[in-house]
Amino acid sequence: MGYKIKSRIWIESGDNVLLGEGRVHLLKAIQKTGSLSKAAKSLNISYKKAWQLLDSVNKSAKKPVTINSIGGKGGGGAELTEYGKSLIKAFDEINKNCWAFLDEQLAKIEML
Amino acid sequence: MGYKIKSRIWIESGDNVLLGEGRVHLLKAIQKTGSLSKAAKSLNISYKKAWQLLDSVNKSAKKPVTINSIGGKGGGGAELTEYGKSLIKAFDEINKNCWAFLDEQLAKIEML
DNA sequence: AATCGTTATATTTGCAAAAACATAACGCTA
DNA sequence: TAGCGTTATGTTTTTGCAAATATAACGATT
Repeated sequence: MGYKIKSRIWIESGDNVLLGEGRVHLLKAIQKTGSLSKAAKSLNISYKKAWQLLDSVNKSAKKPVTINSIGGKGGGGAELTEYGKSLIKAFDEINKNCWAFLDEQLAKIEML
Repeated sequence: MGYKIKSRIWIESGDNVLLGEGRVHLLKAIQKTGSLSKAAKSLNISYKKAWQLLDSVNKSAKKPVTINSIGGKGGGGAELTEYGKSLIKAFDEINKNCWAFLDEQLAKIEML
């Protein structure tokens, strides 16, 4: 029964968090559902929390990550920009690579 | 003004945490001071919290990480075993390597 | 102009984690 | 054997964060 190594990564801009695992989950749910409120429900978090997360993402990103609309057909909605889609893809890649890298490094501890 | 990538790593054994940044800080403080209570003071955490952290470390490690003694000259104390010293050295190395690896990976996001 | 399902935001409530406090046990020393 | 500075725990209090609740604003549709 050996050890396991775990990690959490996130990206900051200034002193705000741009992306982390939670924010990426939220963005994916928005992509699926087309709305922030539906995304929040699907993740079992409150709308308020989801809104705060999304707000901080858009405020700290260099370019818009989502386009949000209030009112109108269906009451409005939210959708990812191309930049947003690229961000979550890149984040997932980095995260996977990090896991692989760390699993390899763990040998340094197992051998002790 | 670009993005920064940050990370936190930890090592688990079963479903307990063996080592993380906080536990490593504590072990280093024990090494410096020779006692758990002095280590707790130097880190500005309560003795109880420090004790719980150290207890979980020793319970989840394959071999003892510290030797603790109660009573006797000076009231007792705690000191790192050779295994404990090796663990914190290996952890620090892995952490540094991880930072370097991630800084390199960050290019994937900066270039978007 | 009334309705609807959103986004956007303020306020209040509840709870779990942390801190604070208290106490027992231990074994040298004097 | 009394005192000291530890380790080792139990109990209570505090507090910061999450959840719940409430409400405003918006704009197409009817």
